[in-house]
Amino acid sequence: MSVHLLQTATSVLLKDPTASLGDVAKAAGVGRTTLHKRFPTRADLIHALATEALDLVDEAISGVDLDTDDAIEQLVEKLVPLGPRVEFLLRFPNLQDDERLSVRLTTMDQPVIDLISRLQGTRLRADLPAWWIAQILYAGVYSAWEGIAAGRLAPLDAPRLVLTTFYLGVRDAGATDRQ
Amino acid sequence: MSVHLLQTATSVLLKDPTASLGDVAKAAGVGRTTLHKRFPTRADLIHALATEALDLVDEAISGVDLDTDDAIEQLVEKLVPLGPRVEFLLRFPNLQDDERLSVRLTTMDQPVIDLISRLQGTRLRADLPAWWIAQILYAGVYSAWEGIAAGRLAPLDAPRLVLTTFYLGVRDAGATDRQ
DNA sequence: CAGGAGGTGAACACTCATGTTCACAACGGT
DNA sequence: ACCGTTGTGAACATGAGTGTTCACCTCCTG
Repeated sequence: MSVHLLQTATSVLLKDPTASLGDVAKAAGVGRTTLHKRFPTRADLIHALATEALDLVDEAISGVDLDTDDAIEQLVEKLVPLGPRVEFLLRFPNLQDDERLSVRLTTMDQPVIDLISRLQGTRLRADLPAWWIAQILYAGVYSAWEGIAAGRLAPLDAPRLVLTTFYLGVRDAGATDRQ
Repeated sequence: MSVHLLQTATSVLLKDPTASLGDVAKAAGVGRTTLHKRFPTRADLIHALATEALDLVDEAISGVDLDTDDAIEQLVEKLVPLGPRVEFLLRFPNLQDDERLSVRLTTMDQPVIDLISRLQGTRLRADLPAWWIAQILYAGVYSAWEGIAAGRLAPLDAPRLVLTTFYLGVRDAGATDRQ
């Protein structure tokens, strides 16, 4: 139930960062007093949401063997379902105000950057900055989650769509005109 | 100066959607009274920001000849500099509460979707949904703007980076292992 | 110089989210 | 049956953002 509370709070605050704690409590089907008992202040709640999201993403990344051939494939599989949590970390304002959160945020994707750097020259283009490739990867994952949330994309189709776009782009390889 | 006010307000409210009108006024180097005189309520200000952003994006899209070969290239060139305004439209919550804004938001990128649909089968892969290709395009533009804002990407490099990733993906075409 | 337009800070009343306390109900274990 | 735990609504004080008014200033124009 506590998990469900954090999940609901994440969704509510993402949809409207100015939502009152009363709104959050109501959405979670819980009394405002109870919410205050578990998270004394609004900052505490947001900190808890960020920490939980960081834990989940860390867990997803560390659950992937970064030395196998399909590391990126595994990563995408694991990240897509985290949808709102990733969104919270990427979009919620002023998360970097907290020292410890800031550190975790900046170091979180270092393993991913390293992985990409390692793959550049073999499976990945070496003429692009590693951080850019990581950004594009995250953007794809996030876009896929948006599509799922909007009902336009089947969850099981998401990883394939993200990966094929990520690796091959959108150009028709059989097209006669090249540029 | 009015333009600068709207631009500053956009940046401030994006960085912190809960920022007070006093903060906005101070950031814009203007008195809070003046701000209230021009935009009687907070909702009026946000509505004005959204409308201006919509105008700019509309202008960018309609300024591109969608029948030429390099329509997408032109589009990217024009959209990247709009950075924060696009971000505002994509990320600011509850914009769809306003009827007229909502309509403009949903119909804004229809020409782009149509363009993509037209190009599918010739220059663009036909095995991907048009809306997905549009999302990936926007994500690339937005990522580029983030890179520029973070100082990691030179503005003049942005369009090339977006387009090559968009069309070709990130796979090393010369790699020996295929999948 | 006179007067209007636009901008400003100060002050005010008002609303609302917030944080706190308290009394009460439901529940499980002893 | 007793008691600690957990959750709840009600009520309250507080603080901050908001919207408004007003007197004052500067600048530009007739």
